[in-house]
Amino acid sequence: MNKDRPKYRQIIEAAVEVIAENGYHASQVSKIAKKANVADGTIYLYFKNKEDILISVFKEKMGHFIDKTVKAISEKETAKEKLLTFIQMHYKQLSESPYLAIVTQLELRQSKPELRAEINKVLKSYLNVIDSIIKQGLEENDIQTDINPQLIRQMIFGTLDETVTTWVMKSQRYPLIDQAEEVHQLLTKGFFK
Amino acid sequence: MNKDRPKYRQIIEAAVEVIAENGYHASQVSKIAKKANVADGTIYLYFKNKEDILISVFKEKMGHFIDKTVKAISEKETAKEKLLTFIQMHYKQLSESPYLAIVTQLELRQSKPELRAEINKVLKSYLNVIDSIIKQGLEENDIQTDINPQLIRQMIFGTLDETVTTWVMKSQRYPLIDQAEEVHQLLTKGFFK
Amino acid sequence: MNKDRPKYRQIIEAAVEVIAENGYHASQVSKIAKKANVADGTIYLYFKNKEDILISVFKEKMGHFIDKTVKAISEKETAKEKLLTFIQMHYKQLSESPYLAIVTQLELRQSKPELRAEINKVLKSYLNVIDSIIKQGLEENDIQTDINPQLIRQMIFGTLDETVTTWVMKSQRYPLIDQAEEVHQLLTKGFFK
Amino acid sequence: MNKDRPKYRQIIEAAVEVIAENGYHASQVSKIAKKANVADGTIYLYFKNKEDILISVFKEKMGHFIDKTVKAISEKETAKEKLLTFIQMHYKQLSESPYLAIVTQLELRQSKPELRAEINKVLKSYLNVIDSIIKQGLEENDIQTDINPQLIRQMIFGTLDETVTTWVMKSQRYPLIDQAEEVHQLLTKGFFK
DNA sequence: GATGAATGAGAATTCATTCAT
DNA sequence: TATGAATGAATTCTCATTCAT
Repeated sequence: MNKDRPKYRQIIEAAVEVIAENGYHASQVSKIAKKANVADGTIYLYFKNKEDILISVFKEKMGHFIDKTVKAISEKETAKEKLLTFIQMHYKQLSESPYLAIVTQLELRQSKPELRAEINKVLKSYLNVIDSIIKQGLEENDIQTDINPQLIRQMIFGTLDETVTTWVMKSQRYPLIDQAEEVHQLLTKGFFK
Repeated sequence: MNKDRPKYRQIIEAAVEVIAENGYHASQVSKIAKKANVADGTIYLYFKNKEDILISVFKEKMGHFIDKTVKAISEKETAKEKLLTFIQMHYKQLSESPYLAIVTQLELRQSKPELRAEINKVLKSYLNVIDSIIKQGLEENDIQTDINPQLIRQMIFGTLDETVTTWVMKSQRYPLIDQAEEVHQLLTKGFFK
Repeated sequence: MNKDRPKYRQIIEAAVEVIAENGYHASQVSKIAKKANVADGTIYLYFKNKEDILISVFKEKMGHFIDKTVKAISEKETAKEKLLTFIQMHYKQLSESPYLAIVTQLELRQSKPELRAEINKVLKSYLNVIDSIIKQGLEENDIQTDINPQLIRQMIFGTLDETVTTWVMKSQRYPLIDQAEEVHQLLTKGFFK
Repeated sequence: MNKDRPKYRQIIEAAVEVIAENGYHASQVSKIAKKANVADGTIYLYFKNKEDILISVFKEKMGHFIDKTVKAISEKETAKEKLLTFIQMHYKQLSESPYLAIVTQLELRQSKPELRAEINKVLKSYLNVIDSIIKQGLEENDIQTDINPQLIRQMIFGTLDETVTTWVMKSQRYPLIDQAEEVHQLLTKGFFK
């Protein structure tokens, strides 16, 4: 299962598009094969089964996603700057791949246990990035210590998630990234006077 | 049809459980019928099709959910108190019906357009409750006016959603409601010093 | 199963219409019940099952049909006149009940053996009427004796049947009865010079 | 798809038999698949749906049927001879494929509109053959000009149809073809002295 | 490796019939 | 008699997966 071979990539890219357009359950393997210009059977040389396609798509895409985010953050100094960068990268990358946004926001919310387990494994490393920023903030004495850091992370991720979902649901009609600073402000300072 | 007839309720309750256990797509109509102690065909006397079951379950349950929330909030004075009550009610009610929590957190994220449209209609009235609290806060001069109220709502809902999802994913091993005040504090004041 | 009770008639009449409109297989018992203004279950007080409705409709209607034909023929003297009357009655009666025409021409051609057996039993007495005309014609020395009388009957009935079917298929757009004399001429004299 | 592939033929032949034995409505797709020695799903690689099987069977078989008839007729000179040949071919071919006879005589009288439309399209080209014979007869001054040619055609087809139906209903106990000349005589000269 | 025809398990839905009221 | 809610057997069609070429 050499992942460098062109067919593997073709299938992954085709799968993202087909799933974004039709949803996971309405995405027949034959449809993905057609869009990828390979035979149905070929899919099974690269993926164990249909579920494996979804997981692989997510791992693959989310891997790049995280890598880029980590890299961008590493260029910033303070936790505050890093958080802003994190938010910006989140919005920027999903804006650039609306297909991916649809897949992550809607299609990955499957409750099939095995599927979720795999998805969460990948998601966890993304959440770890947030955790590390919070940790640094605590060390820098910038973040309040009387709050459960897990809750902070859940607020950050939940807010990003919801804003992206809203954006996807509204057919991506406005520039997501424009919200980054306001969201950053909102998260760090709250909305009460 | 007549929503008071016992079979209707039986089917709704059975559907919630079966969907929570298996996910919507793995929930065969025959499984729901069996759990509801009715014949397969009986389901179709009360629901147009399988999708209609999901929508009806959601409308039915979310309706009660919202009603209770609205009632609880109406007994509070200030926007701040109301928000806390909102959070508490959200956690309390989902804690009491973990099946429902699973259905709402995971199964409703379907991307099938007609399905989403119906779901969003119901969800909207829940989001309206948040909006009305924010509006009151602005009138009471308690909420900062330089922030997009929609973003505030997205942060509130996103945070609640994510904290519940985390709780569901961790098999509901801790009392959700205990987080209410801390989350309220976090949302209103942010986490930065 | 008193056939004089009003519900029996209501159901028969409703059945003729529903079957003519939808075809036998698409005619749900519940549809017939609705049109007859009775409950589904009531049907089964008067008919053994759905098939029995079809057969009863046919017997009932065809019975009248034959009675009227026999009566009309009995008023004529010669075989030749009787045949013309037969043709006229056939066309006249089916013209007056287009529903019945549709049912007899299309819906009764079911090949389900038990069904056909019953239908043929009724049809036979109609064919007997033709046979008796032919017999009289032979006795009157008006009909050629070197032809198999059965074939003659098949030609007569086949021709009537086909002309009615054509008329039904063309949505009954012309007056069927106008053809009677020409068909009579054609049958008795053939079309060759 | 490719009509030369053996499975296509297998399914067509199996369908003719199964439909002849059970009637269209009682012919489950699975029964046809079994008799054709293919999997149920394979049927759907070659046919759009169950209805498509019936139409295809008819087109396929009737196509050959008509071709042979046309060929046989073209070898005859006069309209009179051609008509005799037409009758002979009709009887001969249906005698040789009693299954087909049953299907055409009984099963194709479906009133489902889309189905009939397709069937009539094919049937029409058969009726056209009769029409062309009549036309030639008129040109040769052999057929009476004061009769509606459409009626002549209806008499010819109706008579053939009815004689075949009778033969089918009587379980094909006599040689159909023996009647050809008598029927020809009957049609052209009528039965009156 | 690549193909794509073939497979067949699986699932939603319909509707004739029953039977408690 | 009459009702109509409830039943559940029956059937079409889909689509992930296999495997001979």
